[in-house]
Amino acid sequence: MASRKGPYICGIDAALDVVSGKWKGLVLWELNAHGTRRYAELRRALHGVSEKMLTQHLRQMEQDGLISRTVYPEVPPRVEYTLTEAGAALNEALQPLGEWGRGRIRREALDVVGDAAS
Amino acid sequence: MASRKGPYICGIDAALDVVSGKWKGLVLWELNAHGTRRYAELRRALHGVSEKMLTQHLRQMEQDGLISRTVYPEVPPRVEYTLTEAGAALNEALQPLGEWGRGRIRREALDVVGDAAS
DNA sequence: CAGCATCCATTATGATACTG
DNA sequence: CAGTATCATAATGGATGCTG
Repeated sequence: MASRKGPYICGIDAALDVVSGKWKGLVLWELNAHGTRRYAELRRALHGVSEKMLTQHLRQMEQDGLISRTVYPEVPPRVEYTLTEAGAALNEALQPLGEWGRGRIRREALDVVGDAAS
Repeated sequence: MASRKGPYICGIDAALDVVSGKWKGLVLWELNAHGTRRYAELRRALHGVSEKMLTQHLRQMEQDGLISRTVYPEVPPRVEYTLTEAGAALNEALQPLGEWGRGRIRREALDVVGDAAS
């Protein structure tokens, strides 16, 4: 998951590096759909994620400049996450991929994909 | 790396599942650029990949219906890999992401990305 | 509420040697 | 040439308990 920031051969490589991770896609999706989400809201949205993983992903994405984190010095504490411009742009760039994925989900429901050789 | 084939929340999720893996993006890139590549050619193109990883990725992508594998019963043996329609479509869908990534690489070259807060 | 620390299980990745 | 087998390490994912 950790962005390796290494020398990339192509843009795809660089982009995939930033979105790889079990929940990053969903986080982007959630933030894109709702604009702003609190920690606990994300936790509920990403059904099944552990606190550690959520925090880890959020920190990573923050460091990658995809999301911004705002802490409200209240009690009880409140932290809100939202997409940065780069994150929003990434989401845009992710749309065609999302369509491809939806098509694939449909195909999977109808047929077994791995059976192309028959 | 192994596609989990699990229930996906959204298309992004499903698509990312299929392309996640250290070398899959590069394999797609290579096959898209050259049309057809042999095992050894891919190995050279993906500089630094081990035989095991390459084979593993290729098998996974074949199973996911992204690439097709053709064995020529000659001696010495020859195996060629090429994109399937689904793989080509995925590559198409990946283009915007690639552009985003290229932009990101440019920004990284100029500035430190993680320094957005300053 | 938001999160960190710790321990543990599972996966992903990798180097090396060997085979048809 | 195109792999497979084996061994080892690193990264990731997750459960639990604790803190301000």
